[in-house]
Amino acid sequence: MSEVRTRFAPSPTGMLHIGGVRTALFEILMAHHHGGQALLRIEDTDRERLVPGAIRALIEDLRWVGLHFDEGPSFDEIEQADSAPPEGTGIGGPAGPYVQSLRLPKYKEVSERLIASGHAYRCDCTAERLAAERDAQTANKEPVGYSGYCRTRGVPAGVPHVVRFIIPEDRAVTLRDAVKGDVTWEKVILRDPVLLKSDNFPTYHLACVVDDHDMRISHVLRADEWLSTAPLHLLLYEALGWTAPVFAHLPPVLGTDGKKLSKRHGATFLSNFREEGYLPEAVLNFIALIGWSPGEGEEREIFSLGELKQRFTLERVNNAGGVFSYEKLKWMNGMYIRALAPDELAKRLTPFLERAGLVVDNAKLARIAPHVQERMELLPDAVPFIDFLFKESIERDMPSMLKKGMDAPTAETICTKTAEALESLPAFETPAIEAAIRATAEALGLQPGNAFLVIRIAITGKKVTPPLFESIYALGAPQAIARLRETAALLTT
RNA sequence: GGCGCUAUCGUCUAAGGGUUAGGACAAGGCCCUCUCAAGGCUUAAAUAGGGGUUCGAAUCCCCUUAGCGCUACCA
Repeated sequence: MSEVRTRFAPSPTGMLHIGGVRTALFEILMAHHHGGQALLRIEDTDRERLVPGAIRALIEDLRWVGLHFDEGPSFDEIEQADSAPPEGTGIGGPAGPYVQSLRLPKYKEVSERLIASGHAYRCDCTAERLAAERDAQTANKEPVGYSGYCRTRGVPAGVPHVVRFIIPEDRAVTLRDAVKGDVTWEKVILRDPVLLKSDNFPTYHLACVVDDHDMRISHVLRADEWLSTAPLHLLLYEALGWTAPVFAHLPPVLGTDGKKLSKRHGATFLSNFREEGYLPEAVLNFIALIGWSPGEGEEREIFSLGELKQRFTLERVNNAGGVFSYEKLKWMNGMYIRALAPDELAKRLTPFLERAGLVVDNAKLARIAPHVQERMELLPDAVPFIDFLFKESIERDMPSMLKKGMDAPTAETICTKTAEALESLPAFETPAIEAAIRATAEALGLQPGNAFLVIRIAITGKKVTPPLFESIYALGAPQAIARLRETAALLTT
């Protein structure tokens, strides 16, 4: 295979969708597996739906999730194309500009060429006329589409017009798709689609063909929904005398109801996942496994980006759509959280703790991090487990403390004796704390578990916490002892 | 309606003519255990239906059914 070049070509009409993330991932996996380049190209040809700031958000999202393109819009290009100011650096590259609104002359030139060669024509039909045609066709139960009225009218360049492509009659077109196999259309039913709009911007069809050719794209990986328009693209390559790239239409990412993933299924934008405390590594790993699998008896599911690049091939891309399972993503996120070095986890936890209104003490966080690690699926899961460390005063779940045969006087004694035991500790460290507490429980003739529950609630306020002795160690002697004495006082009143 | 795509446990998927149809998530059970987890072991769970081809079909072909996509001067 000669040089492999792929492109991710989102339109800046909003936030980056999780399905888009998978396409972007596959573009990179494909290119890098073969030692080629993956480019980022902005398809901002729809002026109506353009969202200011979307290009910048897109690039930030891609960066956060760890997807880095080899070529893409430069800082200057972004500045020209997006009214919101760009931040950070652009990407750049030799095949730019990588923003379609900056490439208008190219599309114009190609459409003129197509008119000259008899493959396209100018059309000045009004929206009303087109609507009337469509209505008539629907009424007669005919397939809808432009009639070709202007094909032979010779509309001059001077009047407002669009440029339409002439779909040859009775032409069978076969696409050799890298994932779908051979797909044949006996008759292309698209009828003279618009190539160049009246505002001089190209439609997707013209722009992507021109740019993919211009940027020497070897493999076009794109969503399934483009399959129906693929014959048009093939015909365009043919009319232009260009060699078409290899096409690979990717299966859709679905919601639990089998419909395209949307807001009502849960998080869909990449930024949602970020806010909800998913790790970018986990998101990438998980989304890679929808529509692709390593196969060949491989039963691992956890792969780094590098490992994915090593293994990815188009042959292993599935053709059926896959449901996006938040449950499994959460599990995988938990796996990634557990694999984090504790100080790295502490770092990633900090913004979520602060967002919960806590003032983070880094020393305490470092001490507890290894012990919450295996109790979490999402980053914010840590908050209720460890917020007791960062609060001046805590609310205690007294009803849970005094259940199952535990009475207030006994609980009070446990708290007092434990406080005393902790006070007399020469070194306030986990093993010593454990020994002291176990000894206290034994001296009182209590089941350790029962005593632990009292102490747990006395110190953390809750019945579900990280391991008790580690929690006490993380809190520190003065606060731990104070909380025990507070609880004892509470129990005597 | 037309054109096209798709079809293995509830979900993601493996098995590219011969397997007790494998793994993972979720669910159930057991073990471990200071709570909650994590971890280990384990149970249940699938080839949409019907025809072919073949000694033999989840796998190849056809039909049916169901789902999805497209059918714009949106991408």
